[in-house]
Amino acid sequence: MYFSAKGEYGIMAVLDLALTKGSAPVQAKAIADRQGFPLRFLEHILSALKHAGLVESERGAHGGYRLAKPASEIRIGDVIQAVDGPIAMPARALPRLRNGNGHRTSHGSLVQGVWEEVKASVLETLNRTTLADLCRRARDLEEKRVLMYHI
Amino acid sequence: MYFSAKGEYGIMAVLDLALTKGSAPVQAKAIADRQGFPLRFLEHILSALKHAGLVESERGAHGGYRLAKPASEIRIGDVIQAVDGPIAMPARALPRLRNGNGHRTSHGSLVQGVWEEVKASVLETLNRTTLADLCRRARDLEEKRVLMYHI
DNA sequence: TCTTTTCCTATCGGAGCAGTAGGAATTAAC
DNA sequence: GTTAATTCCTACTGCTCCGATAGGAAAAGA
Repeated sequence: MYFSAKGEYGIMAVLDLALTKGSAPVQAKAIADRQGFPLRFLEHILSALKHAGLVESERGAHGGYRLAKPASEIRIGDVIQAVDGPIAMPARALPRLRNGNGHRTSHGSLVQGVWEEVKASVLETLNRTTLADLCRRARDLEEKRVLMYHI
Repeated sequence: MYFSAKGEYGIMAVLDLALTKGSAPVQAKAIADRQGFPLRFLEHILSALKHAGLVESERGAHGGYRLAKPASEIRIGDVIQAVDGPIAMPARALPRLRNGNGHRTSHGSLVQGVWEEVKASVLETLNRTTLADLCRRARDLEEKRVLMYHI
């Protein structure tokens, strides 16, 4: 099973956007620096997030990105699908596993059924967590960190 | 997200073993012909299944493969993990996402948490279906097919 | 006009996967 | 004991996809 790194970058990027307070848009450069991944690559991911309607952007000097909706309305599954495309199983097309009509063999369709179940459960898992949930967890983590420091 | 074709081949192979009645071992060639995939490749998959203790083999003329346990004790998740290795998310290691100590950044660990949840739900889904379940579904399907034919 | 930033398109290098190949080891049949 | 059938081991190949890079156009503020 495979989730791409893009998905990981994507989640961290929107999380960064959500946690960066202030009304000014956040520049890609700032995110790249904070999270430590390559600017040019992050641009692609932000572009995908924008086309999916999850973030919006302002061009030009002092431009940047901001969330297009409240964090509570952005589900992690949305982020993943925005950057990775629809989740497919198996990812690589296997023409060999289909007969002439493009249909599956009888055993093949049973396997297909299993894939459907897995896909559904993954989506359910990803969609029950929103960006707001992650923000909450991030704040809890930070709080704990500060507490530890003061002992 | 990604599942390899090997997993698909693997499931179909053990399903073939389970549905082929008779006490004689089933030859790889026979499975390859029935399911329509390449013999040499199937050999690799059967080898992995054997090393995982899911099938056993007899060498030499009239040799072949058989299930090592009753179908009701073989979970689909076992098959997948046998041929694909442990499911990892994301699959490709991204050193960039770890800091000097090999640890994740704070945001990174939150994402890690999400991956853990997904992984758990996938395993749960894969493991609640056994090979015996698939056999049952296969028979139901066949029954329906025959019924349709007689109308 | 100059700088900063997003945005679009194209390309590259490496990794991993589906599939192939050769041949050794083992067993049955004759 | 020779031959045929079959599993088994190791290595290789070709291709696709992904992470990452690059160049430069478009937009907006100074």
